Amino acid sequence: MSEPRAATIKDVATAAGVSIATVSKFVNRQQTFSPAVEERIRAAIASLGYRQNPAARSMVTGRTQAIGLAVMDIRNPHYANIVKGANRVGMKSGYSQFVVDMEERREGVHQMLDALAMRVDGLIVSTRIPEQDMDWLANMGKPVIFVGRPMRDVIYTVRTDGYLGAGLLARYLVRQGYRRIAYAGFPLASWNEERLRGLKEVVEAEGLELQVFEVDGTVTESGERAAAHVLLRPDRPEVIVACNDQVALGFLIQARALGISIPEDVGLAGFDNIEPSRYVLPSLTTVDMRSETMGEIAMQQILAMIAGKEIARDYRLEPTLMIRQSTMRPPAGG
Amino acid sequence: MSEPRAATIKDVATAAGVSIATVSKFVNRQQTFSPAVEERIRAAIASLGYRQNPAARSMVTGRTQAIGLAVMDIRNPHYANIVKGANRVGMKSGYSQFVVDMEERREGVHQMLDALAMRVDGLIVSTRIPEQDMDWLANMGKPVIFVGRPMRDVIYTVRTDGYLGAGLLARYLVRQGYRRIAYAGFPLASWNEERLRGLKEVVEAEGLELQVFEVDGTVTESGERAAAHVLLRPDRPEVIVACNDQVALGFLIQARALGISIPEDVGLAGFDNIEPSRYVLPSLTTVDMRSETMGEIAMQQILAMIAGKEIARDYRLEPTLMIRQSTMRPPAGG
DNA sequence: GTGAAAGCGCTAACAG
DNA sequence: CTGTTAGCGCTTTCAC
Repeated sequence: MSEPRAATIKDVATAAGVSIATVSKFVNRQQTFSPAVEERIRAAIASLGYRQNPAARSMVTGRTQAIGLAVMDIRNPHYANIVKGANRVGMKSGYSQFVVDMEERREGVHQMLDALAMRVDGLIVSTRIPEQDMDWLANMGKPVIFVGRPMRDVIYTVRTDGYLGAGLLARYLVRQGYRRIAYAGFPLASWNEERLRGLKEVVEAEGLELQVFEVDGTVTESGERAAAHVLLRPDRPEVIVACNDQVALGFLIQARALGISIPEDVGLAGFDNIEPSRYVLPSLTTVDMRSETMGEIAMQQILAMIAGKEIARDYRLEPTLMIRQSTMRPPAGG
Repeated sequence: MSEPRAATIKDVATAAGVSIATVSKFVNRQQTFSPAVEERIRAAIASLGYRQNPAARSMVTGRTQAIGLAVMDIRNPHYANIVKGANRVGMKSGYSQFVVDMEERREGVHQMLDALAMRVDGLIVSTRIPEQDMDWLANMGKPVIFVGRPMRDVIYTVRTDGYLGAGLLARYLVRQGYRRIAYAGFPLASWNEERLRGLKEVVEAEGLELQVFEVDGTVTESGERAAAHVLLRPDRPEVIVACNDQVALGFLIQARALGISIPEDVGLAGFDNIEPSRYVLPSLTTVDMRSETMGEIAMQQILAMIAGKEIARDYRLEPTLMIRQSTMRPPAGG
């Protein structure tokens, strides 16, 4: 029923009548063997159901064959996609993946990553990190890659350019004839500033002014809570750019509740291109931030670093504008 | 810049002028110490930045302080919620979490879990498992819990009762006056049978017949692909129950494209209660399968098993019916 | 309350 | 091609 004890390399060696060193080399495919030996080892392993003990292995090699992946909120499809992408490429190379959902936690992050760090060969971080922990992270002696987060120097990053994305979106909105453009941002997010800046530059270059509002988080409920304040004011914007799709979706939900039509009464757009954006009504114009690809690249890069290769400090992906119904401005009656 | 070498317990012992055994006991809070020693150890640890090496620790204890969590598709909010719940309770107890996204993979599952098994103290599995791997899983000597999957005996499970949920939903639909009721199922899913059975029993008890269709997967696209076949037939059902919300959403999307109104022309319902179901138009009637709670409970149970406690073989949660617009039948004109 | 010593299972020289 | 051996960093008796 329950096995007495898992077979060790020693058991295999004994059963095969060879030394443990030979078994080790066999298991790690480090050389060739005489057919006889090879066969005996193979048989012994099979009959004993032997598996390498990763802990023992990593004790001597110093490598764990695991990567740590910290995200803000696995429930946000944006992060789920990052995990998915990373998982796919990691798995191909035989790496397992620790995932940690930080749940918007602001404290204890250091401690958490600290604990993780000892268990992995590298870290992919897509979380808010207190400024003071940055140096520590950068110098902890293991590869670290930030994803989706703009940072100069200090650290390696993989990201889709939010400044560029915001520019694409803003230029499109202006072309659509929108004049009163607003941004609903979440200042605590590290990517907030560049999205804001990208919008602002384009909008102001047109001689327009960007109205800026704040939301209290990055989930749909954050958008729902902020919506009334933005939608019911006398100088209501003609189009609202939310800092991400979830927030935009929150605005959408609340607009319906308030009897405000999108895009007839007000336009709406977001960032990320999560799946629901495609099928909500009206479908949501957004900037595809290539979440899954970021995850894939981040993992590739971290594996490259582990392999001792030199990689780009700042791997940048190009965002794509997804034009949908929520910004289909009705022909202006003026 | 980069530290020469991570501090070991030996370094701490030397620095504090005590033995490594003492440091070990201190770190693991296994007894009390003379104030002097305690202080010296504390100082040494702090100044050296010492952290326990988990690999070394687990070599001797045989425990890894990690749990493996295998899901079908992390992009499906249902699974993301399970991960989230599990992660939350695991973290509180100091357990890290390996997450594996199986991506609907049908082969290599054994191998994958095999590799995982050596790295964890327990496994939470929410994936399709080939029948022949069941015994192996059940007897691999480590706690295993299946989530969301009906199974008698053999193995521990945490699940929300799909049979019950289907019953709730079916009774409600009948009460709504629906007569031609259909189920769009995915036969490969382990939970498919009980959802189907739950519907069928109620429907047939009413003297009605359940139409059954098949979809080719559990994502929105699966629903989209299957929709036309179901929606355009002469004997179109009055209401369609999809095997999960994603598939239902696919039907919804495709119905729009075909110019078929929900709920006016045909009703629609799903299972899971993922977030988008609440805000699509029309909002989707569904059975809340309590994904996040399942994740929490599964982790609690696995930790209990690891602690040597006896737990329920089959932990069952009650589903809740979420009545929304997609089944708001217009007053029948007949 | 503290320390010495025996491994945990494995890899990596190094010898043969 | 195969084997011997010295640890990797830590916990755990068992003495003192």
